[in-house]
This record gives sequence, C-alpha cells and structure tokens, in this order.
Amino acid sequence: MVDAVSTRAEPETKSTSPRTNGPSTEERILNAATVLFYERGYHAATMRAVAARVGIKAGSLYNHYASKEDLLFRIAEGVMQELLDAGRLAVASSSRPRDQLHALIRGHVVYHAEECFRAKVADDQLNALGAERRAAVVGVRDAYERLWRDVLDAGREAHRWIVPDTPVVTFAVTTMCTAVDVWYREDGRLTPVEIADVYVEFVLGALERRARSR
Amino acid sequence: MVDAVSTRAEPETKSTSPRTNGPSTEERILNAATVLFYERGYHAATMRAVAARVGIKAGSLYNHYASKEDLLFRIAEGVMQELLDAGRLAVASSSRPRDQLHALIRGHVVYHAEECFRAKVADDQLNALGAERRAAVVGVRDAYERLWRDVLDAGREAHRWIVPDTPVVTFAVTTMCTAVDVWYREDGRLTPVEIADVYVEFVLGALERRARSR
Amino acid sequence: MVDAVSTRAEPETKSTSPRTNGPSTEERILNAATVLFYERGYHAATMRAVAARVGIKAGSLYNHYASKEDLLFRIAEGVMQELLDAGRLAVASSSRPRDQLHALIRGHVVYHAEECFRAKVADDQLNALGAERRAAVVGVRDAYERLWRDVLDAGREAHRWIVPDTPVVTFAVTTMCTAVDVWYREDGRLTPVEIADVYVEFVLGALERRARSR
Amino acid sequence: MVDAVSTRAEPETKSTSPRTNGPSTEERILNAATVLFYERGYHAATMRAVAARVGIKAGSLYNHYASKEDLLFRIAEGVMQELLDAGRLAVASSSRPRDQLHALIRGHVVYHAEECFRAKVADDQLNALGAERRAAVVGVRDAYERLWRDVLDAGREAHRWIVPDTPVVTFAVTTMCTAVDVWYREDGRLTPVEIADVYVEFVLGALERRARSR
DNA sequence: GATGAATGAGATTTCATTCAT
DNA sequence: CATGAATGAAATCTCATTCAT
Repeated sequence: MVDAVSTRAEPETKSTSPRTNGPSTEERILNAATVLFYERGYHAATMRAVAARVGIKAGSLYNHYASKEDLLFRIAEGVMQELLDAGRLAVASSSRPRDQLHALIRGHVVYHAEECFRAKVADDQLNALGAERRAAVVGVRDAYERLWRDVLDAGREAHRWIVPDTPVVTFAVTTMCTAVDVWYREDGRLTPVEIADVYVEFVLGALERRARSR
Repeated sequence: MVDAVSTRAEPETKSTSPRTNGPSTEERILNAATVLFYERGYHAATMRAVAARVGIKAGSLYNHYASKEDLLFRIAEGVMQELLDAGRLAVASSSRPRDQLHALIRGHVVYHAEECFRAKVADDQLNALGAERRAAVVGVRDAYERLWRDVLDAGREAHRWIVPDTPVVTFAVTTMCTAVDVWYREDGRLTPVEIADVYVEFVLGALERRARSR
Repeated sequence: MVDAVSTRAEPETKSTSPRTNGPSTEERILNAATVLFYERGYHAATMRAVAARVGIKAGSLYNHYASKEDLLFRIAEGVMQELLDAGRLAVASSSRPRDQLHALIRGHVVYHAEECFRAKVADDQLNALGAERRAAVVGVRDAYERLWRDVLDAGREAHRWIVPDTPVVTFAVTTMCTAVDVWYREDGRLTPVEIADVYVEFVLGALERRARSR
Repeated sequence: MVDAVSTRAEPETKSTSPRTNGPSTEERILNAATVLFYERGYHAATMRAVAARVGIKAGSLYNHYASKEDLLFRIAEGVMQELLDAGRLAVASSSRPRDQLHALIRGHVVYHAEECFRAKVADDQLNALGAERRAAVVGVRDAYERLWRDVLDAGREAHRWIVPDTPVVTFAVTTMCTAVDVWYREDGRLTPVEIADVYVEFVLGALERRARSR
C-alpha cells in the first residue's frame, strides 16, 4: 500500500523519449528549480541560477514555463497531489484505523525522506505563491489533512485512542513526521522505512497511552 | 520554573523612559521587521515596508540598525538566547528527567505560542543570514537541543523511557512542540499552558508506552 | 617608432562586424564612461549618465560590465598597458639614450594629446579603484616609469646629462609631458607632434645644460 | 623673499585663543576636511568622516560651515590666495627676471611640499565646486599664472631665454613644480628648499640652453 | 528551441542636510 | 554648541521577463 509512493518515476533516470535520452528539458528545469528553491528559498533563487544548473540561458526557461511562480506552483501542486493520492490509497488499504494510521505515517515519512527537496519546498515556500494558486495548493493539502483527522477520530472510537483535540494532535503528528525532510540523508544510518517505523511506534504509543501515575 | 519564559518584558508596554513613552524606535523597528519577516519572509519583506510600519522613511532605519541582515540577526539571536536561558532554568528546576522534560515542553510551547512571530522567523529565515552570523545563531540552537537530548537520555535510564534513537526523537519532539507557532492565535480555544499540557501528556505517553499487541 | 602609439585601432571607426556596423556596445559604453569620468570624475559620474550617453537604460550596462569599478579598471588598465607597450618600442628603437628619450617623450606627449580623456582618467581616478585592482594598474605604471629612469641613468653616463636625482627628475619630466592632457584641443595651434618637439627641446636643453654663471 | 610662504602660521600649534588652547574647532574641521579630500577625493569623503576626525558628530559641522562645498571652497580659495600673495612678493623681490623666476619656483615648490595636502586638494578637486565658486578660485589661479608668464616673457627679452610658446612652457614648468605635492614626505631625503633648488637649476638650464648638435 | 541584449521596476544603502532638544 | 534622529534624493545593482535573431 505504502509503495504507491515509492513507485513514482525517478526523474533522473526515466524520461520522455522511450529509451535513449535522459530526462526532458522540462523535467531538468523543474528539478533544478526544486534544488535551488530548497537551498536558497524561492526569492533568493534566481532564474539565471536555475538556467545555469540546466546548462541553458535564463531566457530559454520561458520556452518551457510561463514564469518563476509557475515553477513553484508545479512543484508544490505535484507534491501535494502525490501525497493526497498516496494518503487515499493508505486509507483504502484497510478498514482498521490502526492499520490506516500505520500506512499513512509510513507513506508520509517515506515520501518526505525520499522527496525531501520537493516536499520541503512545497511546505516552506507556499506563501510565495499568489493568492489564487496558493489556495489551489492549500485545498489539496487540506484534503490530505482531513484524511488524518478522520482516521484519528475513527481510532478514538474504535481503539479508545486518547485524542484530546483532533486538530492539534493531527497537526502535531503530521508536523513531526514531516520533519524528516530537514535531516534525511540517503547515506544515513536508517532507511526511510526504518525511520517510518520509529514514528509509527512513537505515535501509536502516545495514542494508546494509559493514564500515568505522577 | 517554566515561567522564566513568560516573564520577559513585553516590548509594547514597557519602555526606556520610565513612564511616559511607548517603546523606543529601536524596539518598534525590530517589532515591525519581525511581523513582516513572518508574514512575507525575509527576502520578500522590504526595508521600505518595515519603515512604513514604524512611521518613518526607509533611510532612517539605518540610524538604528546597520543593515537588513542585522535586523534578522537580532531577532534570531534574541529568540535562541531566550529559549536557551529558559531551557536551562527548566532543567535546573528539578533533578527528575520527567519533571525536567515537563518543564522543557511547557516552556517551549508557551514561548512558541506567545512569541509565535519571533520564533517562527528565527526558525524559518535562518539561512538568509550570512555564514558567520548563521553559525552564531546555530551554535545557540545546538546548545538548546543538547538540553533536550540529555534529558531524554537521562529519562531512558531513570524511567525506562523508550527512545529508540535520541537525535531522531529529540528532533521529532521539538519540531512537534514548535509547530504551535504556525497556528496559535491569542483568541483561540486553548491558552498556551493548556496547549502545552496536551503536548506534555502526548510526549510522556509515547515515551512511557508499553509494547502493543498487533 | 613613436607611431607605435598612434597605430592603435580607433574604436570609433573600426568594429566587430567586418564592415557595416559602428562600434560595439561594449566599446560605446567604455567610451561614454571615459568621457564622463573625465568631465565629472569617477564618483560624480553616474551609471545612469553613462547609459544615457549610450542610449540604453542603466540596468543594461550590467549585461556588459560587472560594475562601475570594472569600467574604470578597463580604462586605466588599457591606458597603462598601451603606454608601456609604446614605451618599450621607443626604448628598443635605438641604443642611444638621447634618441630613446626623444622617442619616449614624443610617444608620451602624442599619446596624452590624442588620448587625453582616457589618459587623464587613468591618472586622476586611480584611487577610486579597490586596493587589488589599483595595485594591478600601479604595477604597469611603475614598469613604465622604470623605462624613463633607466634612460635617464644611461644618458647620465653616455651623454654626461645633469641628473641630480633620478626619481625626482623622472617624475618632473613625465609630469610635465603628461600635462598636455589638460589643455590639448584637436583644433589648437599645434599638432601633437609639434607640441612633443617643444618638450623634447626643453628637456634635452635642461639635461645638457652647462653650469650657469650667477 | 621666498620665506613669505613659510612664515604662515602652523594651524596645529598656533591658535585663536591667546595662549592656552589648541586650534579652534573651525580650523580643526578645515584640517580634517583637507586630509580627507586629499586621501579619498571630495566626493568619496563624507561629512561623517570629517566630523569623526574632529571628534564631533556630523550635524555639528553645520554650526561652523554652511555646506560640504563650503569647506572645499575655503580650502581652495585659501591655497590660491596664499600662492598669489607669495608669488607677488617673489616678483617684487627683484627686478631681474632670473631672480624673480628663482623666487617664484622656490616659493611654489616649498609651498607645494609643506602644504601638499591643501595644495593638491585645491588643484584636483576644483571641478567639484559649483560654477560660480569655481570661477572665483580659477580667477585667482589665473592671476597667479600670469605672474609666471610675465616673468618668462621678461626673461626672453632680458636674458634671451628660449621660450618657444609662453603658455605651453608656463604650464609645463608650473605643473612640473607642482608635482612635488604628490610624493613629498616630511621625512624624505631632501628638504623642500633643496628640492626647490633642483627645479630651479633644471628650469633655468632649459631656458638658457644652446642649440644642440644632433 | 536557444540566445544575447534590453528593459523597467524595485531593492538596499548612502549621504548631505535640517532641526528640536 | 553639540547631538540624535529624521529626511529625501539619489546611486548602484539585481532580476524576472520580453523579443528579435
């Protein structure tokens, strides 16, 4: 189930042309923009720098994308859509809230590890978008968060999870699981799935806690 | 103990001249910059906008601060220093890790709720600083995180807390507790202290969890 | 020999494209900057004014030169290099110090008359350059002055020239010959070569003077 | 005769108040401005830097001088007037052109050595003055140059000096004698008077030259 | 589809100058 | 007289974007 996420084509190796070429210019531009938005932030990254990373000149970017904001929009929209799709699969993979949450966390953590650049850009640079496009992305994000909220509410009923305040807990949990995009390194000690399991344990432990004596 | 944080003078009401005046121009500039860096991000906020918010002209800012970067540095440095000071008080307030963590979480959450603008700016805009100044701020931040790590390690010994990976858990917990700065509103349902207690319960529940049957 | 100087391509008439166009934008910018630096001084000349003289907008200058200082550097470096090259040819044109000095003076005077704008800028605005670039230009200038000093020393031996203090006399003579760049006008009474001959006579007269009765 | 120049009060030691104090604030400001205009040029020197050198704040300068341009004007006017006065004394000191020129050169060289900062500022930064004030200074300068021209013309009659073109030679000679202000150092090998004698010898040698055989 | 050059809007910063205290 | 703070004008430089070639 979770694998819905990790089966996404890797833009560096798969390409448009059936067999021979690397990624298309469009893809290479989007990847370059992703890295630069990640490293410097949207406003500090310049179109010249994006172009240089692709090996073309700034003017040529506009043969492929309408504007700088357009680049950011494509990145953010793509990320949110992929997350939402994966989240829906996760929820559909079982009818038990505990398994659904397990799948949600695993999908979220793995995605934010493997796609840490894109995910972090989508999170952090969102308010650089104009009102209209930001609203579009936020809409998808809200749908995604509703998945989590619904699972938490269902678990409170089905498993007697302790959820004093659903929105607060939802946000706390997703934020915590998102944080891997800050420090994940491909060559680190833990694989994305192992990291995810730490989080699953931690969150379920908290939800299923008993009243502590103090 | 935790109150170390909330006793900071409120710059809007206390002032330099004993009684009569409001905050000094320096303070008003720093506050204006904080809000604008928060709302738009460092690069998108302009010095003209900061000045307009204070009611002076852009050039006048430079009678008080050397540069735009200087403004950001003062904000970030102040936040980190205050957090570190409060964290040290929290740790010093008891010798039981459980109480220390309680104090840490409460201080952190209350601070990030009450000072959500300043705290979020200090977190998000850090890499807009030049290398040298960023390093100075990061140094303070690292010292602060070490407080948490040490408490978690001590709790693992003293209370048999389940901490599979100290850095990962530390980062997960602090990130989760930081997240209030995103959504906290003064007129919300919960007070900062109430919010903090939700987090305390949640985190201690997770750390003191028992193996679940699956 | 002296003609080494006057054979420099005239940027106003030669161009990049074989035949049709006038000077390139790069050349036109450099010429405009030269005139304005000459008329107003480096600091009082604005990039806007340079651009206006070329017929473009200020921002466009930066498609061709990295900075205002860069413009000054190119001018100064070019002048000094041309003077040095011409000076070396002059010295190489004969083995008699008297003829070498004749050639040096003529070359120097003709250059400072024909290129009075560029030459005066290179002389007067040098300390507007940053330390590094000023050092580069001063290095070339020192090499040029050494040519003169060596010829004066050689003449003292070969022709019994009266040179009480070589550096002082060198500087006095070159300064005097440089001064044409202040007042020379193309439509004046004397041609550059005629002016040069006045200086040659004057300087050789001084060097070959006999003790006067007082 | 020449000593008319060197008897000028030294502003660092003599003062307005009869006995006790150092130089007045007015004088100290003018001296600071002189040094800074010399070192950086008029436009690159800031009023703040002038004030800092005096030990006051920028605003206080305007209690003493009306504007930055005013400072430059006082410097330039003072220099030119002093030169003219000394030149008139020099010419009046004898009726023989040879002695008059001797006194002129000595006075000029000594002045440009001892007052090299003020003299160089007066020469180089003149065109930073507005049209009106520049004209006032240039008027004095022209009167001074006329002294030299008249002596050269008189010497051509009286001593058969070789002066092919009076303006050209006048300018060449004064420029040469002015150049000491560039390199003179108080702790150098030669005293101002010794330097002056080198120039006197050189110039008279040139003027009294015989036709050379070539 | 890429390029080089131009543009115009805007950003940060500097600085001479003013003035109330 | 000195000061600190404010001002407004201007300067250098950046950058997304356009467009003819």
